[in-house]
Amino acid sequence: MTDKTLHKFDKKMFNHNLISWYHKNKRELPWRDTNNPYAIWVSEIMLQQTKVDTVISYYKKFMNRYPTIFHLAKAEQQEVLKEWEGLGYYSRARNLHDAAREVVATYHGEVPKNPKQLGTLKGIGPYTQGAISSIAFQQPEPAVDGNVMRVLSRVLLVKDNISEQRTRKKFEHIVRELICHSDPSAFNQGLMELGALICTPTSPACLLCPVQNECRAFAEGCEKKLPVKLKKKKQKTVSYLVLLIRDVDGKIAIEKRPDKGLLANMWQFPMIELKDKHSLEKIAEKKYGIPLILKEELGHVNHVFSHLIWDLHVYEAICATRPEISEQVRLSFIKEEELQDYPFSVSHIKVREFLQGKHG
DNA sequence: AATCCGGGGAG
DNA sequence: CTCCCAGGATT
Repeated sequence: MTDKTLHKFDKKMFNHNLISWYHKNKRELPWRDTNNPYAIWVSEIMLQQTKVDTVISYYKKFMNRYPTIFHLAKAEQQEVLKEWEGLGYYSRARNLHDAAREVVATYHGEVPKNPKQLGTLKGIGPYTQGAISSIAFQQPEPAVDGNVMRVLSRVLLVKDNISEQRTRKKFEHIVRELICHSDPSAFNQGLMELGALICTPTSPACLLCPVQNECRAFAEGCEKKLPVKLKKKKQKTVSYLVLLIRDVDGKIAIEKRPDKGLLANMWQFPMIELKDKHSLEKIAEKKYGIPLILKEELGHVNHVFSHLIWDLHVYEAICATRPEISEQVRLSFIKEEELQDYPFSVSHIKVREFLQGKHG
């Protein structure tokens, strides 16, 4: 089927204005002074669902720790998760780590240049495949992310719902026809940089836009109505009671989460869903084998911790008689200084900081 | 096709 | 406080 979106569109002028604007106005970022495919790869994974400003420090630290794919492949997963601590979407770290090992094992450590091979690696989907192909290897592949869809939906007045998969495919088709073959990297990065700096979601700076003249939405004054996005999902928050459990010699209890689902393989302080307040003690006893005496402030939700002292030897004795408290869900008692060696999510980092602030 | 993954920032 | 953001994997 033929698409009419690019009919009568001045591709040459658009590309020229976009790319010269990009070269003049691009931000200097630590992953922009290299064509090392591994470095580009790491940056693109970190940039998924994450703002540039947040990524910069993580990227520097990560590349310092794992300068090559071989360093990353050799690392333990816990160590990689620790580097990712606080960045969120931790499956990205696990997948990147797995994929690095696969590249070392299968391609002698050379990131595959073939887009199809790239796409088979864990954590590399259509967008990242195109981003690495174009930025690291200068191949004219589309790298359609949310920025690109926003920019192009405005410039080309595309009113399709960008929440649907076929809309992303439509934009990939459009980019294949539009992309600058002499500099695919600058073209793709230019579109994304324009989306980040000028063609922003709620208040685009059209008066500063290098492709204002080529923009159909601006001509019609409807840029703020685009892109069309119909999906809406409400996420519900769940409150937990966090338990600060100490051994008699001061060690603190933490546990490792399961290897699937939310925050997989991350560590946390033991906790109980704050749902049925009357049976919390019962649930705590069942889950951890530890008698819990709750305090008054429980009603106030947010940062309510329950402190208790418990003897590790007694705990171990109880666990020995309770087969349902298996090795996997067993609490680990560690010295407080060692908390910094384990990967925690942001909410548990806050608990850790609360703990360390008490005698810092 | 719909839902699950986290965290940060805007309003 | 609520809403918004958005690639990839999973179901």
